[in-house]
Amino acid sequence: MPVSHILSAVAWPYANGPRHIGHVAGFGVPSDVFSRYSRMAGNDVLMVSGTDEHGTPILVQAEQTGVSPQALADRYNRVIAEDLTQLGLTYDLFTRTTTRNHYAVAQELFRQVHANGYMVEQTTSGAISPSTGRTLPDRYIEGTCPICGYDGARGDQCDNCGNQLDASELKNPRSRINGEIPTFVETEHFFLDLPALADAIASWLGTRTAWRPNVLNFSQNLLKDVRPRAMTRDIDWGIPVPLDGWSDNPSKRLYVWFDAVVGYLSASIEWARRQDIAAGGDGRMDSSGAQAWRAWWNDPAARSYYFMGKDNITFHSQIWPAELLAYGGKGSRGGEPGLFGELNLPTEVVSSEYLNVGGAQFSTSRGNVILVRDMLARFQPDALRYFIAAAGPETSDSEFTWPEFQRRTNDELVAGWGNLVNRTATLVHKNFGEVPAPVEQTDEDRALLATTRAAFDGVGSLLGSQRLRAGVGEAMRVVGDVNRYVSAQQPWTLKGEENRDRLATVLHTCVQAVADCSVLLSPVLPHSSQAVHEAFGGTGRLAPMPRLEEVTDLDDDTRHYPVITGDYRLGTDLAAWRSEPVVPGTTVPKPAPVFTKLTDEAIEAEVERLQG
RNA sequence: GGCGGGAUAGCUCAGACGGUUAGAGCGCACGACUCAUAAUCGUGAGGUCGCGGGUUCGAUCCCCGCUCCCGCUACCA
Repeated sequence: MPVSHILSAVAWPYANGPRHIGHVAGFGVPSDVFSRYSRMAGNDVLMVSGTDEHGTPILVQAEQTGVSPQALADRYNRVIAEDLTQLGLTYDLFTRTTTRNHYAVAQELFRQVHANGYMVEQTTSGAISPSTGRTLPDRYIEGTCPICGYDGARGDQCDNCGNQLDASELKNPRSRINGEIPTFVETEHFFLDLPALADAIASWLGTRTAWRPNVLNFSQNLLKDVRPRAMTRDIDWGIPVPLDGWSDNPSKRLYVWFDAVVGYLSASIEWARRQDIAAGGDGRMDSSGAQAWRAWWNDPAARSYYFMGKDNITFHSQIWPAELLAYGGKGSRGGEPGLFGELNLPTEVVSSEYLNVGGAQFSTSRGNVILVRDMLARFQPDALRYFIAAAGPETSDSEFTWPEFQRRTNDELVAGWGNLVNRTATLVHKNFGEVPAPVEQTDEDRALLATTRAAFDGVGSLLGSQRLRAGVGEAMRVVGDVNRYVSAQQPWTLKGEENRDRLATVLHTCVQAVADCSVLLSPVLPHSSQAVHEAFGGTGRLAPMPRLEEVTDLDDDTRHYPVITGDYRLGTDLAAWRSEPVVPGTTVPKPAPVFTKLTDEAIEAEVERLQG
């Protein structure tokens, strides 16, 4: 199989608090299962992400809690990175938007887009906080609704009558942050000239056929009404605008649309620079040894998959492609690519729907929330991964309930898969103490192994096309086949010397089938697949794990932060996506259960916590 | 308001380019087995595929209308 370069671009969680399981259901688990499978299938995967740390919400929250925005972002960056590491998400690099490297990359993009003529300066009227001079986003303004008279209406919408509002229509407008009356002033900003890029976007979208239909339809619809979009804001917490007269203006910063999404590229570059340093290079952005990222961004044969929740489709199917096209001079105004060359557009935008709980969206403010961190403190990471992969919001919203989580875990993971592992290992341990060599295989034996071998193609093509629910279902069907085989062959009845050969053959077949299932499930269940591998005497890594590493900013040695990274090399740290023959003679010790069964008490406690 | 999605067994969800008896898992009933974390295997019961029209030889799947739920509508997946 030819090696392909696959960029796995994962949405950037906002660092204003710990993340809940809906977040990791949307971008984390799906992207990791896809990336793990793609690596096992022999592709060269680069999986990048990080925390998104600029913008008004963090700034406001920092002021309310009396810390600097950077300190607040530092706190939650670490919390989020720890959670994602513990979940086993195999980022090649999980970084953040406050690195000097990211600033430099975003500014390089901005400069070139501006030079190519796609960044147009316009004067707009916006709400400003008189005391700080910052942009006051509509939803931070409240007042009396001009339609229904409700006094708690927000600047973007009235919660009472549901009508969309314009902040300037509100009567008695006031800031929700400090109560002061906002002023509406004229302010200069740069707008990305989307109309000049619309044709280029449309013809690119026209070549996209494999996307989930709702994502493609939605994206094409967006093109019916394209207007220039603001790419700068009046705020001091963000990336300076890299132009004369702007860069030293402390109140003008790049907007999130030209900040967080650029992270996919800047993280790839940071990864390459760190690779260069590890290999003895100086790690400068322009060093010849730090260009490894280009294999994923400049080579048209490379593929890129962007994972996110549905509210982010616009970002990834329109804005980011528009920026890439503008950077490459591919719009109606022409232009030339900058330092980074011609950059690849997304191959696929993989959008998840929402995971709901209690029939409603997660809501931190209403207490309707289950944090990743709390979940991992009390349950196995693979139990959460399994639930998300098997029952997550892949093509429509789906529901998380504690009883269903208990059932999925106890009936499917513990009773279905875990018990198969345990009964097989026990039979082998008691009867041979090691993996027996087969003697004479029957049609039933061969049929079972043909089934597990065939599953690599079936499950693989599903995981490779991001159809996790179907992929997991297919793998679990194979687990069911193996359980049926064990029940039909009844190895526990094969007693005495005259049945010894048959017993050895049956158990060898079982061990092989279990090993195959373990590999098939390892993208979804990496922690337990590794445990299964070791339970049957396997050595080395079947499924690699990410690690949290403390690093120093590449361009500012006073700054330090944690990143997620790891070694996921096929063959040494990672099993290949195929049936690997088990080795007769390998010692099989007395097994211990791989999965923990969830008690009613534990589940009831969670239900109370959620309601409490 | 605009755009979009959903409504299928008690529960969670598949699915059909329109065509004989609509599927899975769980739950439930009964049976088998006992190696295994009271796990496993088999059999069975259970649905007017949201409501009302239309097109068609034939619709749950297409069209129109309606009801209910949900999302997006320029920055909390």
